[in-house]
Amino acid sequence: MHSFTEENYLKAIYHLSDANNTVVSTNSIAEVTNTKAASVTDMLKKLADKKLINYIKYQGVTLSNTGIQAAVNIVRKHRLWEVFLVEKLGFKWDEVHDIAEELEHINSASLIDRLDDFLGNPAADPHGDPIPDRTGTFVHKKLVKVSDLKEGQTGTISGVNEHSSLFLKHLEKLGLTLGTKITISDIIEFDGSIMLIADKTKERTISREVAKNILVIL
Amino acid sequence: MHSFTEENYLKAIYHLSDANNTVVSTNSIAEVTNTKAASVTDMLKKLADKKLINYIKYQGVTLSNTGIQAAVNIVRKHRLWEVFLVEKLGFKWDEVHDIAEELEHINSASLIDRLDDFLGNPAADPHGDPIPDRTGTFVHKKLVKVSDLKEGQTGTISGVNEHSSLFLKHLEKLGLTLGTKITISDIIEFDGSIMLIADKTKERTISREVAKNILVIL
DNA sequence: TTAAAAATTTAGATTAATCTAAATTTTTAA
DNA sequence: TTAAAAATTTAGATTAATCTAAATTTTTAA
Repeated sequence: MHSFTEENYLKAIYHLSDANNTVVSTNSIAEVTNTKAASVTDMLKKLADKKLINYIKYQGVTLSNTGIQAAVNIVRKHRLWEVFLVEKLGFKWDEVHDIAEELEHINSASLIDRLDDFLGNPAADPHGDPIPDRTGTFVHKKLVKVSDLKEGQTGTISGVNEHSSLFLKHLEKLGLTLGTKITISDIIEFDGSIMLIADKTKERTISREVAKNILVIL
Repeated sequence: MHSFTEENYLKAIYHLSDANNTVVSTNSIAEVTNTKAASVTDMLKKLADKKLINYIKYQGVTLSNTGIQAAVNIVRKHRLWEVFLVEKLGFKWDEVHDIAEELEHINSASLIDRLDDFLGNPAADPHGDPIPDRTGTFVHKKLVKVSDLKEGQTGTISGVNEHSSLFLKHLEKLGLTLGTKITISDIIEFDGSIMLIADKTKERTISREVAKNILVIL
């Protein structure tokens, strides 16, 4: 098995490559792992030796097939634990990230498979992010940013692009949580703010910045 | 917070001192932590600096009040997770130790308090060991070894002194699980083996060694 | 096309946890 | 009471992960 630290690097590379396995830079990894570039270089050598990444000096890094597998498994664990925390223990969707960050490193395949069943094999975590199954297969729903909708268009909130507690609490306050049906009533020309009707009754105005981070299914 | 390693030493010292805070030797700690005595000495110095233990060179070690608190909290977490694994995820009582060994280091007070409530504030783990409440208070039931019972005496199995999978599976096979009511029908003079009736109907014979590790409430 | 800036790597150190072998202290048993 | 055995500690090394400062490579922008 891999160390906690190795797992965190794999996860960082996975997320930075945007699930597309695009090339990731040393500096970007340093930023999300809260380390310095020099430390990242050391670790990249180690991960390359273990064949978890494809690494060419000065040219950035991609995950190998084994690396992707490992990363997806960590993501699976993280998201299942988030579902557990919200559905079973009653945490709010903005409170679970840090705890799941620890739980995702617990090492037991049977634990995770049983947890998956216990939770009813959920398709998505509390933020709408898809949960891969035990083989690592994702079902990606086609999601659109609210900022890309036109006046009159309708959608159901199904995900977010920003996971900070601050942002999630804001959405909560506005009643714009997962499953909410919205219709765009107006797009303000001045600054791109968007007026919408949530659940057919609630009028809300959100900034373009907020709109960019809310995802709907059409 | 303390590192995983520090937590494991505190837990080891706690268990070795038999919950009585008796003096614990360097070698005994080395044995249960799978390290060498020299490594233990190094760590003891560190824990003493942090005021988690009372340590006199060559004289062994006891936990300080802070150390006891920390150790009891780890025990609480371990046992609550074991209940979760058995009650909610359907693991057998002999399968949960290693996973709980990892989960006990997850660091979130609100997680554990919520888990406690979710599980219905259980008084004991799947092996009958008492679970301290959030203040660290234990309710110790008065338990007696089956090997200390006399012919004709009756009791309810409420704990075990041995947690190995091998032993627990053996008890399972014999039907001698927690909650089973037993009556001693005969004590064999030759080797101290004990014959008993479980749940009023099942005749069983167990070795003295097995009997020593089964605990009953009278 | 090339000099300056930015990104990355290397060199050499540090910290936590561990080890072996040698030294020291305590315990045991004659 | 004391020599041998057992337990413990010290000294000096090692591994994983990190760091700063210097060196190298790549990218950018005139």
